[in-house]
Amino acid sequence: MTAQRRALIETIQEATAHLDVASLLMQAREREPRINRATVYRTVELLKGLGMIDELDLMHLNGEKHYYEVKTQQDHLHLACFECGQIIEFATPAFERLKQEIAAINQFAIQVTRLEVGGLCSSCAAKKEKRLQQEPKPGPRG
Amino acid sequence: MTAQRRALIETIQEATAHLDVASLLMQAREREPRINRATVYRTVELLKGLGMIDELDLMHLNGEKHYYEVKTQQDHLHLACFECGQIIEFATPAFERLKQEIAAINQFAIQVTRLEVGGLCSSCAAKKEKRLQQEPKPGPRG
DNA sequence: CTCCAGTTGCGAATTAGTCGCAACTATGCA
DNA sequence: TGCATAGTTGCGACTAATTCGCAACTGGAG
Ligand SMILES: [Mn+2]
Ligand SMILES: [Mn+2]
Ligand SMILES: [Zn+2]
Ligand SMILES: [Zn+2]
Repeated sequence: MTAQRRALIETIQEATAHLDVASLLMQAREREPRINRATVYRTVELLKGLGMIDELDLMHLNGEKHYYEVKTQQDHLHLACFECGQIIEFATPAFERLKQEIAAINQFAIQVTRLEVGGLCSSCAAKKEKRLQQEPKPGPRG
Repeated sequence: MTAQRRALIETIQEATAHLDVASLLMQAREREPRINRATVYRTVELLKGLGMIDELDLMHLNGEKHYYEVKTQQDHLHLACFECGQIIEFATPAFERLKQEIAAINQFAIQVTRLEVGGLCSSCAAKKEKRLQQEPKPGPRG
C-alpha cells in the first residue's frame, strides 16, 4: 500500500462525480503530488480487477473517455441525457433480479455488470415536445 | 445514400461477429474499395444517432476498441468471459420489463440501452473450481 | 444536364492508453 | 534498527483510437 494508491482510492471514494483519468489524476495530486498518469492507469486496472471500482462510458457524451466510481453494495445503473448531459443514477430490485436470472440461465459467474441508458430526461423530452408542436413541419435535421 | 454508406450498412447487417472499426473498414472495402477510415467513424456516428446500430465495449477484453452491431427488435445483453474471451448474447422479457420500469419511474425517454456483464462462463468457472480444490493454499495472485 | 448541399479522402493533429526500464519504497526478516 | 528484495513508481517515448480541416467529389432534385 503506497501513498499513491492511498490517494487514488480515497479520491475515488470521496468523489461526488464520476471521474475520468485526467480528473482523477488532478484530484489525487491534491492529496499526494507525486503521482504520475501511468500510475493512475495501472491503479485503476488493479482496482477494477479487485472489484473495488466500476468503469463507465456514460454514453460517451464527452468524448471517448472512461469514468470510474466506487462499487457499492447494490449496483446502480446510469441514465444519460443526450440533450443536457445530465447523468441520473438509479437502483431497483428488478435489476438485482435480472442479474440473478442471467446468472442462473447462462450458468455464468457474474463479477461486473454495467447498465447504461441513453435518451432524454423528462425536462428535455418536454422541451422537444413543445418544439414539435410549434413547428409542425419537421426540418431536414429533425 | 452513397456507395460507402451502403457498403458499411450491409457489412454490419450481414456480420456474424461484433465488428470494431478496423474490421468494419476491411470488410466494407471488399464491397466498395473506396472507403476511408474517417468515413467509417463518421458513418458509425450517424447510424448510432439514427438508432440503427448499437455500440459495445465488450468489457474491453481486447483493448480499448468499440464494437458495433445492428439493433434488432428486442435488445439483448452481452456476457463476456474474462477467462476465455467468449461473448454470450442473451435476451429475456425481464430486461424489457426493467427498461419499462426505468422509463416510467424516471420519466426518461429511452433511446439506447447497453447492458454488459463480465465474469466467468460455466466451463471457465468449473476449471477454476477444480484448480482451487487441487491447490488449497491460494497463491498471492489468487 | 446542371447544380449544390452534403459527403468523402487525405493526412495531419489530438487524445487515450501502454510500455520498458532504471530508481525507489514498503515490508518482512535478521 | 538496518538489509534485502519484490513490487511499485516516474519518466518519456510509444502505440492505437479517434477527430479535424479542407479541397475534391457526387447523388439526386429540378
Ligand atoms: Mn454512478
Ligand atoms: Mn468504452
Ligand atoms: Zn436532459
Ligand atoms: Zn470462459
